Amino acid sequence: MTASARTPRSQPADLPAQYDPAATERELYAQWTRAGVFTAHPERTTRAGGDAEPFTIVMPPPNVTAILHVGHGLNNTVQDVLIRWRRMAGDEALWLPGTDHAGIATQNVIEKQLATEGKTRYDLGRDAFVARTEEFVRTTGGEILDQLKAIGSSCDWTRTRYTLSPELSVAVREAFVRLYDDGLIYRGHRVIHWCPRCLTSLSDEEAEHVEEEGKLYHIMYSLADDPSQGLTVATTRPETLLGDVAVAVNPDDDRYRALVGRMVTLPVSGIRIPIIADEYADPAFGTGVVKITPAHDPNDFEVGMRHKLAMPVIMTPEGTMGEGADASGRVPAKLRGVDRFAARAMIVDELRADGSLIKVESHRHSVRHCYRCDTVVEPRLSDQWFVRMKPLAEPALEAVRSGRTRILPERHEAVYVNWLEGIRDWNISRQLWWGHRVPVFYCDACKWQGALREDPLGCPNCDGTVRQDDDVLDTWFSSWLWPISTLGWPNEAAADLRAFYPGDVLVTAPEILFFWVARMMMAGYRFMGDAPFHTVYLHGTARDTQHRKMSKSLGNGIDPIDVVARYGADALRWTIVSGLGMGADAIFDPADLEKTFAPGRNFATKLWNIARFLLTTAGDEAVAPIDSIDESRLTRADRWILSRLDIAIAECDAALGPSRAAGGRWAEGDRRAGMRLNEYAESARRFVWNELADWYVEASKSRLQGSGTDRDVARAVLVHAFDQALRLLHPIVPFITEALWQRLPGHVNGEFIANAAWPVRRGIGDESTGFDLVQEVIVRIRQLRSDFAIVPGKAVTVHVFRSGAANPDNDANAPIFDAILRDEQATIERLTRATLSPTAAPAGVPNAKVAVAGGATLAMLLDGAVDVERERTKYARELAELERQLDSLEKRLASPGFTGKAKPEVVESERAKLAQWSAKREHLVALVQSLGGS
RNA sequence: GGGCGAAUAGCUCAGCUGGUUAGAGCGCCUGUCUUACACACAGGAAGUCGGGGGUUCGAAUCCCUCUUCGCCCACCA
Repeated sequence: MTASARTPRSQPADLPAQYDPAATERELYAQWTRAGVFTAHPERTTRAGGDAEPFTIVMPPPNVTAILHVGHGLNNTVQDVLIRWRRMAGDEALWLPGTDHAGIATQNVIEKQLATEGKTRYDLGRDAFVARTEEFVRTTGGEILDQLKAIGSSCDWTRTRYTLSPELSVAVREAFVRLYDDGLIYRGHRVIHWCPRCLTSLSDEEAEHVEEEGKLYHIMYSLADDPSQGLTVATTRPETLLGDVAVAVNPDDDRYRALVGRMVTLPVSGIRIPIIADEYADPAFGTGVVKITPAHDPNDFEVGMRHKLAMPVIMTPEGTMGEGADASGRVPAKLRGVDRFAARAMIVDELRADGSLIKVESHRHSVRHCYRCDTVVEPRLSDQWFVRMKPLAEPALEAVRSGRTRILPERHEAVYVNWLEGIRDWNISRQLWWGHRVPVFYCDACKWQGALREDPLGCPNCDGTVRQDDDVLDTWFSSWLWPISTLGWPNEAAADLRAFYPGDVLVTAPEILFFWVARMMMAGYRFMGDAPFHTVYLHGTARDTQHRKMSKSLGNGIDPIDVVARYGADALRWTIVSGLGMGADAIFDPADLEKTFAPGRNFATKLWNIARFLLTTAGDEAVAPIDSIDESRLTRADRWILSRLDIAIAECDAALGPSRAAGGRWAEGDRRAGMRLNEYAESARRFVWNELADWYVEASKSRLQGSGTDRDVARAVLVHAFDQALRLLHPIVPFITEALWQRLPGHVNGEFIANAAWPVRRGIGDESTGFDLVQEVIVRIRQLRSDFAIVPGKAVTVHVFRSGAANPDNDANAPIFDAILRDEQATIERLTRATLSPTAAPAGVPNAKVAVAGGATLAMLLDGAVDVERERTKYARELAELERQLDSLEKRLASPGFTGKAKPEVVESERAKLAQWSAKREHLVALVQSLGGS
């Protein structure tokens, strides 16, 4: 970075020419923490007799082993914007942070460590493995929370929680015991998704569909009593034929009716199995004959149940061919211990060799993969713990239907409803070691079994020895309690729970709508009788420019900490927020950080320089409060910028939307209002950059550099407008706004913008001052200069006259235009480096460069001759275009369909436009004529 | 197989219930160190709003259809 070559006339001692985020951010964060700005106080909430509305966001807890990636940055920036906004708006804001023990994910991390040492978890044993994992988590875990501080997250760190902490484990156990006692948790024997690598069962949600090009093998099963005949079955997993206990045909299928009850010989193993009739067989699919493998396919399991068939398991947990006690003799010796996919190849070879393989078709189908390690999941018969979901789903459905809770973007509500309506029971047991152990105890002596809140000393029934269930609970079984457990549940008297539950907004990605959001809704109702939040905001995914999800394996990620180091946290946040359309994915270019994050840095620099101007030119002595200024002393520019400020505030408020539902239910009109962070960012940016900096500062320079009361008024307006702008921007760019706000004239030591009041409209100033005409005149003159390549330093004279052809009745701007020429001449001249010369009538037009502004003609007389021909053509073309547009406007206004149906204000604005355009046409006509045209 | 979303300037995207001459940032072109800011300022070029139909006084916006991407859900072997 190069320092400016120029030296400012004076420079505030502590405001360097360049903003240095690295030197500022850490110290500001420490100040906030020391002052307890982020600490929530339950006693201040209305629910505890205070006068502040509570506003609660619980952070989606990152995995305890995670390191910060852009997805986290996105997710937490959104939450921080919302919580900072509400904190400033006067709510008692709580943003509760924490981490998730992340059962499978964390266990995988430790197992990988062990693998590098040549060990498995079984070498350590359960207790040692858990101890090692705990140690790992204690020493290196939770690092991500410190990284969140670096991006400015204003969490209440005094309330940091962890899903596997003793407190939250109490909640998990309580929830389990209650559901168990209520009969909603049960032991089920059925086919579940099994990951042969993680060696655990998975829930339906954890087994992800992946479309794959597979093969459909058609295999002949010959009749046992007549090997010359047989049935052809089709399967995508030939290795499972070792577990076949029947082949099924549809009872109405005439082709096979006669064969039902006869036996076929299973290839490879030579076992004889029956032909049965079952509705499940679809005559239209394949050959209409389906092999039945009850232990390795959920549908076949159902058939097996109906027909009371044997259910031999023919694979080991590791996914190699092998068998349990119930399957003796099914797996030939040469296949035992062979991996399932190798076994598939061997079996196919054998079938081909003996002629049973009729044909092989390519077949596109989806295969389930483990969501943690991507291994192909094996359906497997086993005993697992399930939660009966139907009764829990009802209130969660009703909450969204009734408007108690809304989901944004709204389209996800249908997805949510659809899933809950068809909800299936939740497999919550995992054959892992890392997690909350299933609190079910068994007495082998008296066969007692029960779920207990405390570990028992002996069997409650016979006092014999009890053993605890070996399984642990699905990670999400602790996550679904997060909004209540973190606040103190099951202690319903806990101050936090009473003050901050129900919470307000949940910010997360759509991927975990089912994993987490829907289940939190269910737990909220089941255990607290109310939804945990009124708004679910689902943001998009962080992707690269090819729209690929950012991921470690693709190497297309962006390290937020790196961005903070290079550009500052504010730049990171600005880029995230300003590009965050409702529900749309966020695209970042990992190959060009400069392009991606420079706009945020540049914006911060702009703010910095406005402050430098303010402090150098306007000084840092105290200013009069804006409310104490006599409105009659406000200039046209003052009133304009104050009205623009009110508009910016209104736009920001509208974009952020209502913070909560009036009356506790989202009305139709509000249901999809707000949460448009990109629009909020744009409104605030436009105000501070395009209005305050580009126009107000420029137009007020001479007043600010002068002296006396006019300077005082200008200072008061500037400081007020900038102060309010900083407040509007603080939730997005917290660091630089805090740094600058604390330097504003009149700042009281110890006060933070982080809990300064959110701006409200004051109604000072007004739009109709004619400042827009001042702007138009300035822009037009600048265009003339640029058009005609007049060197920037050269002074020129601009003659201003009202065209003789103009009809004053049409020209609504006429009086105000005369006034601004009188009042704003100095400003216009300074910003255009031109001298204005009001003229009564057209003069010397052929030798001038001309423009039309606000119903008058501006003519820049020039020393050299103007290319009249070119000028005339140009304005004639402009006139023709205007005529065309006027024509269609007139037609529209004449149409009864328009005047009858359109809203009155629309008709009114179109009429005003017509008047304006007509006036402009008059001027253009006169202009073209004076240039010698017709 | 079912459902949903997207397609607007070279790039990333706004444009919310149909109603200014379709906008922003970046990039591009021209000029400028104009005493807050070259991470800036001034001016400019650039879009048949994916294609085709339709509804309407009026369509980027609503309807139908096609194309191309993407996402979610699903027990058809």
